[in-house]
Amino acid sequence: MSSASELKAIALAEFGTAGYAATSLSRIAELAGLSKSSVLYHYASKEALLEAAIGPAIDRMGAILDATSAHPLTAERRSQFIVGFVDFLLEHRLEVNLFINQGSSLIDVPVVDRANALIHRLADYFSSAVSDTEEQLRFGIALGGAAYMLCTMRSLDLSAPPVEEIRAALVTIMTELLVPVAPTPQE
Amino acid sequence: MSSASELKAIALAEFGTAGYAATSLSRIAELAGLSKSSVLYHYASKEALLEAAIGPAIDRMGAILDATSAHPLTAERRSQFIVGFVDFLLEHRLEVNLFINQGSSLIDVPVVDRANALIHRLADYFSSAVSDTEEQLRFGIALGGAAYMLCTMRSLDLSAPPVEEIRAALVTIMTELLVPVAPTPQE
DNA sequence: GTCTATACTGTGATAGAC
DNA sequence: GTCTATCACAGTATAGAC
Repeated sequence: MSSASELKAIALAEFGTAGYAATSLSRIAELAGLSKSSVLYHYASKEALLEAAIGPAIDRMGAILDATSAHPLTAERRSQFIVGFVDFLLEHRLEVNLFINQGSSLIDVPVVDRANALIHRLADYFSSAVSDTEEQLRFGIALGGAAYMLCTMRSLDLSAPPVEEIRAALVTIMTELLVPVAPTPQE
Repeated sequence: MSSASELKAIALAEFGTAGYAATSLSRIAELAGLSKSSVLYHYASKEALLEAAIGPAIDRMGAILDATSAHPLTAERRSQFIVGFVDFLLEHRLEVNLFINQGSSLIDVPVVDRANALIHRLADYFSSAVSDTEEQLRFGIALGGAAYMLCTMRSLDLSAPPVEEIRAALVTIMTELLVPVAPTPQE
């Protein structure tokens, strides 16, 4: 069982950086110090390995969204969601990285479809309140930008800052984006 | 020469959506109504096709950055850059989409390395002014988020709004993110 | 400029020995 | 649980006819 979780971790990292299609089972086996066949002993297929790698994170995100969308959207609930979302990003950096980089390439892969369905639910829930183009973009940039930036930070050289600092900054910026300037009555 | 540019366009779209590694020359040939060999007649290799597809856009972005970074960063120059960047995004949606989705998977591909080098230059130029973590994230979320959101908009169902509206909204949001609240003296 | 045929490599996956 | 051997197939790329 220890090989299995090690393989899962290796796959998660490789799929995210090199890409799913570009990462062969041989490569994963090599990194794990095993043979291709041994990899396929633990996971019946390449896709099963992908599923194991990102499935749990997707479930977790689904739970967060469930908890939020069960009730109507209030300012307070939105703030809670932002914190939960940022925590999720920080806790599942690799899974998010994999999804960000490979998600669009992997349509028709069930586990990725689940993730995409989540994004749609997310967009629907938040944009039901706002039909305005700018608000929609604001939402997308906040969530997508935060996720994208966090993933891309490692590849840039500005990786150093402590997690707590990143967390606080992300919450600040996302709040700024999602809770617009003031409760402008009508303008 | 008409086949060549058609192939380039097909490759650009397919590489961006299905992924570079996941898109075979047969697939491109099929979409173009040609044989694999005919594709390889116009472009000596798959990589050459990728180069032709995104190279020009990368050059264009390089020129924009050259024009900006030739002078020290002022508030006005930053505003100019934002407008230029948004125009670039809108004009080269597909290339940006390809880079966003596949960029990290394609290290060691020369044309993509050029693009990554650009991003580094961009980050250096803008973050030389700010060493603060929040400011760095602000920068990343603004640029990365805008690019990511624009690419992902099609795959969500909220694709409709007219380009001019998107353009204006992006400029507004990015300005908001990059030119922080007020010229706060010291707080 | 386009095709068919072919070479060669690497892939995901299976069978079966240990 | 790990391995070697093997499979069938898809991949990029080349050679050469038309």
